[in-house]
Amino acid sequence: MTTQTSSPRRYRGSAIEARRAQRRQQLIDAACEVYGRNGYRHSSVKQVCDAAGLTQRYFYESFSHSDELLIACYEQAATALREEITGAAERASVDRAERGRAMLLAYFQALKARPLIANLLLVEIRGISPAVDKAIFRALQAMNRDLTRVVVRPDHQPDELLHAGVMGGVIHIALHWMASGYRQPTDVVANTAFKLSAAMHG
Amino acid sequence: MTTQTSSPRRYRGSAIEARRAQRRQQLIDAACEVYGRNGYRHSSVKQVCDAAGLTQRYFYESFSHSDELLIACYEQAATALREEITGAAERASVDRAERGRAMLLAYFQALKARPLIANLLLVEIRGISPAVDKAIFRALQAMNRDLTRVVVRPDHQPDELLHAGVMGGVIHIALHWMASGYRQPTDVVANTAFKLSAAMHG
DNA sequence: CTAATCTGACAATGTGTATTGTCAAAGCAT
DNA sequence: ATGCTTTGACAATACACATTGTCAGATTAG
Repeated sequence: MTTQTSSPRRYRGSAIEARRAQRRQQLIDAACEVYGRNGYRHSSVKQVCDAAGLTQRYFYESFSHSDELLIACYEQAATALREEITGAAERASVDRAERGRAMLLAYFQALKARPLIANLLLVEIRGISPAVDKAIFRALQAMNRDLTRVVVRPDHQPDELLHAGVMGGVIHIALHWMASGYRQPTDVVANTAFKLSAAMHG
Repeated sequence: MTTQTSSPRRYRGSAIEARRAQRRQQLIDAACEVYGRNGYRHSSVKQVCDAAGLTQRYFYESFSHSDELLIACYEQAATALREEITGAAERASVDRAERGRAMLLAYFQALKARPLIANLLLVEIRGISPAVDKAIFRALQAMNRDLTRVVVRPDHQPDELLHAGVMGGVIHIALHWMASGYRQPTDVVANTAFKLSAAMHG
C-alpha cells in the first residue's frame, strides 16, 4: 500500500495530474511569450509547443482549441495585473482620488515592465472569437468592479456606460503609449489617464 | 474619329476604366456588407465575389490582397462618417461645447443607422495587419484633427495622449452600446460621451 | 459577317495548418 | 529483469482557402 491514493503511477517523482498540470502551465507560459511576440494569429500550435519544449500531442491533452490556450493565457495575465493594481491601491493613502491615481500608475508600470504581456492583453487578444470576447468582457468587468469599489463614493450611483468609456480611454492611452515605444514617462501617462478618469468623480 | 480618346473599346456602353471602377466599387460595397455581417476573418474572397455578383478573377483585377479590399472598405466608411460628423458640427451653433455635442450625437446616430458599418469600423477592423492598423491610425488622426479644430479653444495647447484617450473612451462607449443591442437612447449615450470629453476642455 | 476581346464559370495548383495516428525508446513497478 | 505506461519524434490525413489557368460563349468594332 503506497502513500498516494489517487494516482496509480508516478513518473519523475510526480503523479499524473501533477505532470499534466505542469505541462499545461508550461504551454501557457510559452504561449504568452509566443503570442505576445508574434501575435496570436501568426502563431501556430507547433510554435507554442516547440517553445514549451513539448510535443503537439500535449497541446491536445490540455486544450481542445487554440482559443482555449489563448483564453488561459489572457486570464492568467489579467488576474496577475489585477492583483498588482489592487495591491497598489491598498498600499496608497485612504483618499479615493489618490487610490485611483495609484492604481493607474501601477497599471502603466506593469505594462511597461512586461511589454509582451501588455501586447497580449491589449492588442493581440481582440477580435479572435466570441469565446475570447467573453473572457475579455469578464476581465474588464472585474477591473471595473475593483475600480468602482476603490475610487467611487459609495453613495454615488455608478454609470455603467461612463465607466466603460473611462476604461476604454485608459486602454487607448496605453495603446498610444505602447505604439510610441513607451516614450513619455510613466507618471505623466498615468496623470493623463487620471484626468480622463475625473469624469467618473463628477 | 470617335469621341473617346483613351479607351480603345467599349462594352455595354462604358469604357474599360469605367467598367473596372464599377466592378471595384461593387466589390467594396459587397465587402462592407459581408465583412460587417460575418467578420473579416470569417469571410473568403469567394463570398465577397458572390455577394458582388462577380467572379474571383475580378477581385484580383482590383486588389492584390484581401487586406487591400478591407482597407478600401474602411476608408470609404470612415470618410463618409467623418463627413456626416463635421457636417453636423457646422450646422450646430457656434458654441464650441455645443458643436462637440452635435458631433457626438451625429456619431452615435450614424452607428445606429448602419450597424454593419459600425461593426466593420469598430470591431472587425482591429488586429488584421500592420497595413490595416496604419489605415486605422490615419482615420483616427483625421477625426482627432476635426475634433480639435471644432471644439478646442485655439489658444489651448492640445495634449495628444489625452485626445487619444477621449477618442478611445468614446469608441468604447459605442462598443458597449452596440453589444447591448443599442439599448439606451442615442442622446443619452451621446451625453455620456460628452461628459467624458469634458476632460479635453479643462 | 468576321475577327478580336471581354466575360463568367469552373478546374487546377499550391500552401499552410490542425488533427490524428504510429512506433520505438525511456522510465517505472514489481 | 520484465512487462506495462509514458514520452517524444515524426508521418499521414484532412481541409480550407488563395491564386492561377483554361475555355466556351457573349459582345463589339469594322
